[in-house]
Formats: sequence, structure tokens, C-alpha cells
Amino acid sequence: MQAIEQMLTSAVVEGFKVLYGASCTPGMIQLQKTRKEFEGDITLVVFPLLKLSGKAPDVTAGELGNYLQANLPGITGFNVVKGFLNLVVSGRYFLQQLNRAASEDYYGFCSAGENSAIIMLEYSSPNTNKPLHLGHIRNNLLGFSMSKILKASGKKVIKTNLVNDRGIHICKSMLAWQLFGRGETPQSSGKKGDHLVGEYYVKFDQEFKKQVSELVSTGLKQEEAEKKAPLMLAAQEMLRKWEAGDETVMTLWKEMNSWVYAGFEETYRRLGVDFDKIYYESETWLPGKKAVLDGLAGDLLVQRPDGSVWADLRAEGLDEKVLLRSDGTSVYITQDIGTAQVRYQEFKPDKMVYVVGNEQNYHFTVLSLILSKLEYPWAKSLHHLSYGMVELPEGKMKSREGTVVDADDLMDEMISTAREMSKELGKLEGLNELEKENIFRIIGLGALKYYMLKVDPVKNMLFNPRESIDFDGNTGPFIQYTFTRIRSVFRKAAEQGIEIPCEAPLHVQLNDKEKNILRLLHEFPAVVQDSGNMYNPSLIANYVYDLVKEYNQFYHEYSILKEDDPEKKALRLVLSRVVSGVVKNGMELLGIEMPERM
RNA sequence: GGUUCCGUAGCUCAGUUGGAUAGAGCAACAGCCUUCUAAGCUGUGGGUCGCGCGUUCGCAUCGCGCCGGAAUCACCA
Repeated sequence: MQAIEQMLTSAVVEGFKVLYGASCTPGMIQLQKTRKEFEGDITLVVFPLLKLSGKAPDVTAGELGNYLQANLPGITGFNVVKGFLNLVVSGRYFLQQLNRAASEDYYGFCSAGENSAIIMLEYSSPNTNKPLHLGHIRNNLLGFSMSKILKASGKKVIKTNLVNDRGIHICKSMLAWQLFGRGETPQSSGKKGDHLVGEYYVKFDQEFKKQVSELVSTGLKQEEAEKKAPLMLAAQEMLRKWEAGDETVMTLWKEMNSWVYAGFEETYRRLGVDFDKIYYESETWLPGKKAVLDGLAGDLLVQRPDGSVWADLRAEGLDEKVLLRSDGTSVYITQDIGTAQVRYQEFKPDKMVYVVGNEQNYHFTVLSLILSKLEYPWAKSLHHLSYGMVELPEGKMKSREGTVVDADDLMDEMISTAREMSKELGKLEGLNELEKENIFRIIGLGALKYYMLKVDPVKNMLFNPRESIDFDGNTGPFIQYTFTRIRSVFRKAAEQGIEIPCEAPLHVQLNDKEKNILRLLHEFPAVVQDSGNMYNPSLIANYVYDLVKEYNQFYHEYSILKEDDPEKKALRLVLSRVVSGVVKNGMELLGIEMPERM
């Protein structure tokens, strides 16, 4: 209700001067949607204004109501309940808005101008030792959706991915492959590259555990055994060789990583996410190290006698944090310092947003403080878009217990569920196999994406693989279904030679359902802005659901093509077209495709 | 133990800066397809918004204290 709210706010301020000779600030004016059980569209809460008017709530409300009705053409009536002034907005106003929406392809979207803020958005950030899983799916969908939403709010967005391609974890996979792999490659085995490398990571863990328990049985303590197991020593040795640039290790590293990237690329493509710029930690850890050494030289950091370098954050209520180990090697946060700096130099973003799980909340507060300590002027521009864990009924996912839900498997399952369900319902007759498969893909992925995105990002969410993801009710397929039904009406209309008008007639009488839908449509631009400002795609998901739910009731109660009154029919056709457009645009902001039929 | 986040119907979740009688879906039960796609619609049942105190005209929402859950506090990433 953006436009009309602004109009009302200034009118109320003006009215207060005229009626009471008092000036109220816009902040005191509370406008909200009128609840369904009352007559009206917008409600002004008058409680905060009583001190200024010096009159009882109902009297103040009544006087203001009279003033607004007399002075605003958009307000055609009002009623007062206690301290609530319910205003009736003219149908004409909403119809004008409808026609405006009908004339815009991307109603509610702003396009980025010359001076738009540049936002660098990092998401996904996988390790290269195992395939993507359920947690990554939430991350990827959230990140990709936010990029769409921010663009629609008029920002310039650079999507980026930071690949964690170096470290002990990848060495473990490499080592296991060397020892047990017998030259197996994605080509020779037909396995997807990331899965293949992931198998050797698991293999390493299995063999490592065997060695540990053997050592324990010879009398060693668990901790010591873990440190002395030959496999672990070999992995550490390999990491040292990697840092020294050993040719054999580097060759193997490059090859196995390339398998993983090919696998990731396929998963990303199926998920429908992409990136503008990919960074590799193997390329940013050195700049990070340099930044820390520069900070040390500038007395911003402290060095201990053993050579390790620290940031002292005790003044900020936190602890000290190590940035370089005593042997001079870098730690995790050092790389993030380097990455941030490299990014800033390359793109000069106004904001750097990190889509990273809430398990790293502490890490990001520390990172931001350290960057401030290093006196980077852009340190405050970091924003951690923290999201909750995806939990299984048994609790956390554990690779060792085989409870990890693999991203590729999950997508396969969703699509085959869509296929089975469609077969059961006996739909899609007359389409060829290729077309059908594409629709199953759209529905299956739509269910998955909507399921993940309708939940507020800050909250942990539960995923039950056995019950799978619903296709009924508040779901992606439900929204897609309503969309295809509108498309179907339009196909019928075309068959009958009915044209869909560009505009609805302004004087047509609206029924309750129609007005509800118009009200909802009017909110869409504000919802897009809000979800951008609050980094929360679930606002859009829940909005689209509300709209679709409302439209379904309308659809069920009134016919469109069989309506006799030509103006009513025109309204309903335009209304349906705008609803389908807004639904499609809203879902696109969630990265969800819409099928033409299902 | 310190810090941060979460706690709303049997289950999964909405509830924008405090506002009127707290909403959906799933599950259960009862209806609606010769009429624009029934992945839909209608109805019934289901609540001490974790608990308590405070702030005020008014709190699921803000503050404090408990209770319960999660994450984190490494020369791991």
C-alpha cells in the first residue's frame, strides 16, 4: 500500500493542523491493512494521536474520517471502531493500480541506475572434497534468490562463490585415491566427479579409523593414536608438499579438483544457480597473509615471542584471535581477510554480503572487527546473511553415519515424485516425453525450492526425508498449479476468440474477492523492497502464497469466461493476467520456474 | 561456564516498525468434478504464543529473570 499510505500520511498531518491546530509527525501515523472482519481497506490507529487532539478516541477518529473523506478523492467512506479508523479506498483507485500493473512487464521491479549501490553477494562456498548436500541447497537457493531480489530492488549485484580448494581435507581425498584408487577416474567409472572424490574422502576416514583402533589396541591413547596414525601423517606431509608447490602433488590436486568442479557445475546447473565471479582460496590466502603482516608493521596487531600474530579484541568484549600461526602459516580467518580485500580492490562494492550458516556467526563478528582494526574504511560494509541449519528428524547430518542428504539424490527424488504424482493424476496427455520430463523437473525443483525458501532464514528448519516434501497446500506445486490454470483459461479464451483486454474498465463494481486480490496486488512492490532490505526471501514466498490462495477462492466462486457482463469479464481477464504475471515474477525472485501446464 | 540465535495448534511453518476475536498447510473427520485443470474449493475439531515479572491505553512482538533446544568459544576449515 505504498502510494496510498504516503498520500494518507500527509493528509492526516494536514488534517491535524486544520482540525486541532496541532502538528503531528509522520512517525506517529500508524497505518495498517484493515482486518478481514471489518469494513474498509486501510486502518488508521488513532491512539498515538490522542494527546494532540485532546479528544476521545472515537471522536478523534470520526473527525479525522470526515476530513479525509472530504479531502481525498481516493477515500469513499469510513467507519470507527474504538480507536481504529477504518477507511474505504475507492475501487477506482485499485483499478488504476491494476491497469498500471497490467502495463508493466515487471511490476514492482526497479532497474539499477547509474548510481545504484553495488552489492557483492557470496554464497555456496563449497569444499572440494565432497559433493553438495542439503545444507548447501539451502545456502545456494537463499543466495541466488537474494541476488534476484536485490536486483529487483534496484541494486547492482555481483554473485560470487569462494571455493575452498586447499587444505588438509582435499589432501585426504587425494591420498586415499593414490593408495586405493587404482587409477579410477570419472570417465573410467562413470561416476560424477564430486561424488568420486567424496568417496575417497570417506575411504580415508575408514582406513584412518582402522589404523587408530589398531594403535589403540597396542596401548596408545586415542588422542595420540589419532596424531600418529600413518595416514594422518601422510596427509599432513602432502599438505606441506602442496604449500611448497611439489609438482606431483600439484598435478594430482589440479586433476582431482577439476573432476569436482565438473560435478559441481552440473549440480549448480540443475539447481539453476550461477555466479559472476569465482574466487579460490588457493589464490587469496597469500594476500590475506600480506594484509596481516602489513597490519603488524603498522602496530595494529601484536606478535608473540613464538612468532604467532594476534588481533587483540578484548576491548570489544571478545578474546584474542590468532591470525598467523607460530610457523607463519595462515588460518581460516586470514584467508577471509585476504578475500575481502581482493574483492574490494576489484569491484569497490558498497556492500559485501556473505550467505553463510549461523554456525559461523562468531567468525563473522570477529572478521568484521579485525577488518576495522586493520583500518579498512570498508570494514563496516560487511553483512553476514546468517541462516539456520537444516536438521533431520534424527538431528544433525553426519557423513560418518550416512545420514547426509545428497543434493543430486534429493533433486532426483523430487523429480521422480513429481513424475509419479502426475501419472497418478493422469495429466499431461498429448505431450511428448521431452516436454513432460521438463515439466516434472520444474515441478520437482519448484517443490524443493519453495520448501526451503518459505522459511525465515534465521530459523533452523526440519527436513524429513521419509515424509518427503509436500505437493499440496502451501507448496511450490500449488502455486505453479494455480498459474497453469490461469494459462489454461487463456488458452480456452483464445480458442473461443476472446481477446484479453489491456486495461480493466475503471467504473466496474468490485465484489469482495476481487477487491481483496487488487489490494494484495497493490502490495507487491513494497514486499519486494522489504524482502530486499531484510534479506529475507520468505516474505515473497508467503506473499505469493497468500495471493494464490485468494485467487483460488475467487476462481472457484466466480467464472471468468462465462461471465455475461462484458465489463466484469474484462476486469476478470485483466485481473487474472496480472495475478499470473505477479505470481510468475514473484516465483522468479525465488529462482522457481513456472510450467505452462501441469 | 561465557556469547549469540531459536521456542506460536499433534506435525511443518506465517504473523513488517507494539494494535482489534493469533493465521495457513499437513494429519483427522464431513461435503463439492456432465459446468474455465479437484496438485483445487467449502465446513468441523484443534492454542496458557515455553514460564514469570515489568514497560503502557494495548505485547506473540519491547526489557529483565528463569526453563528448554541449537550453534559457537582451537596455532580446524
